[in-house]
Amino acid sequence: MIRYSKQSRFTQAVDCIIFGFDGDNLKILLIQRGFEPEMGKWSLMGGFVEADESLDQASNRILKQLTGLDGMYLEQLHTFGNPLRDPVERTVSTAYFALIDINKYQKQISTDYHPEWFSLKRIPKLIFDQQEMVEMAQRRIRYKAALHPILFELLPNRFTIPQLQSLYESVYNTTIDKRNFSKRILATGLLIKQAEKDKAGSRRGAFYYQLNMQNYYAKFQAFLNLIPNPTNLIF
Amino acid sequence: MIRYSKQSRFTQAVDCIIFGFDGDNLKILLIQRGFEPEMGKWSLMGGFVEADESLDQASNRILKQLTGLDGMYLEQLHTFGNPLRDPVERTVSTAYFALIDINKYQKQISTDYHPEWFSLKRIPKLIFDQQEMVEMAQRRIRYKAALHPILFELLPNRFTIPQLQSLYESVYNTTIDKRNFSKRILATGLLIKQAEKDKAGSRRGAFYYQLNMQNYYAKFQAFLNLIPNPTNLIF
DNA sequence: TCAAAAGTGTTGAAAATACACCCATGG
DNA sequence: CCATGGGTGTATTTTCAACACTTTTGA
Repeated sequence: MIRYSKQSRFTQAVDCIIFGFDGDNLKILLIQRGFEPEMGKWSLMGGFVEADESLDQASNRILKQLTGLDGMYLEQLHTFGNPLRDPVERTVSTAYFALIDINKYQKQISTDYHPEWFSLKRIPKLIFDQQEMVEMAQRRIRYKAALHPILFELLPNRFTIPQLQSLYESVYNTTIDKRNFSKRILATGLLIKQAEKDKAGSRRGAFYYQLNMQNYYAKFQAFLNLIPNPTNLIF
Repeated sequence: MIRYSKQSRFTQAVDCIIFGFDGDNLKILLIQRGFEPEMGKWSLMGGFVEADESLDQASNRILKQLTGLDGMYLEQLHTFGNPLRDPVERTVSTAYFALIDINKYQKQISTDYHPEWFSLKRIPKLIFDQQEMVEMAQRRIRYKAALHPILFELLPNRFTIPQLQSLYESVYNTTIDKRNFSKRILATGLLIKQAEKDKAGSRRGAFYYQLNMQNYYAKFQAFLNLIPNPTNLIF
């Protein structure tokens, strides 16, 4: 036997929702689609899965193409298989979401795609079912970040607690008491205080912290209560 | 434009991990595969996605075929796309997990597949990458059930608190103090006490409960602490 | 009458929340 | 010297965990 007989075959795509944080807003990176259909419209970064690569490999390849970056946080989100989702021909698409340090991203890597960062509050109309993908990704990041320390992936190696708090407040569109936030985050044992301060945000300066990678890996899968009142949150 | 040119096309499958609870053990339903390759080997219930159906529709169709049941809890788990996972030809498979009331399942519906329930402690060798699918499904059910009331899907409409506790103990392979368990579960407001008792398990009998469907839908997505010490669990 | 499972309450510890003042510094 | 953001402590409330005895009833 060489192939399954009489089975339908579909093109297989991956689409990536790339998150970044600019200090004020959680954003995603969109491109202007370079081929028909819907050429010129805003779109997620995506592409077809090739014959010899896995879905994870395909999404990494596509992310490298757009951002020039390797090894970022990347997680499979969901597979979208509505028969009519792509008007050209039936295509199953597996959505991934990625978290990157927005400062590492170099726009010039991929000027041909005309990529732009969009705040999640103002996402333009997207092609196909990509709006649903973005909404699901946003729900997932909020869900996961309440329990696991994934948001550090959006910050540089060294960051300050006020920066981190601003990120959490942005993701959950809320405000958090800074005394309690600081206690909660430090209680995880994930942070190592540095000697230096970031003097950019204030005259006094805020101490830099770095991740304690050992604790990070050890505790990543456990439930950490990283935001206040998680039981009241509806995801 | 009619089709994308030069893109590879793959067969698309779905595989279902069907969970049931027999009062003592969490089990999954396996079949003896009816076609080559690996004919006669134990396998998940799966099949190819047809040209005009979505992935969700395909998994529902396949579950109906095997169990005779409709409308059970069904959730997309993960999509497996290693190029070599199926030796016949490249096939992308989206795994789903389903939770059913094992008593509603009628074996005679599908004698042609020779289905059998296997305790998760003793899963036979499975074809392709299905062992990985089962392990991921088990992690997922443990993860999700710690926060959301999904395990009720494994019980009949009316159930007793000792039955429910036994289910949680089985899923987490642990023992729970019955006073604390009872308090915790009743505090969710999800249960309505019935007048009748189940006399099967003891002379005294245990009161039946039913789900309060309004609270169930309202609170399903919130974080409920359904098991003790969730912060210590590693998923 | 007794074995076997059901059912229930309290107490101490730990965690979470609410809340306000001092510090450091560049301009 | 003062405006701005950084940093910290305590009291209260709530939640969680540990723990043991009584009830029911069929055999």
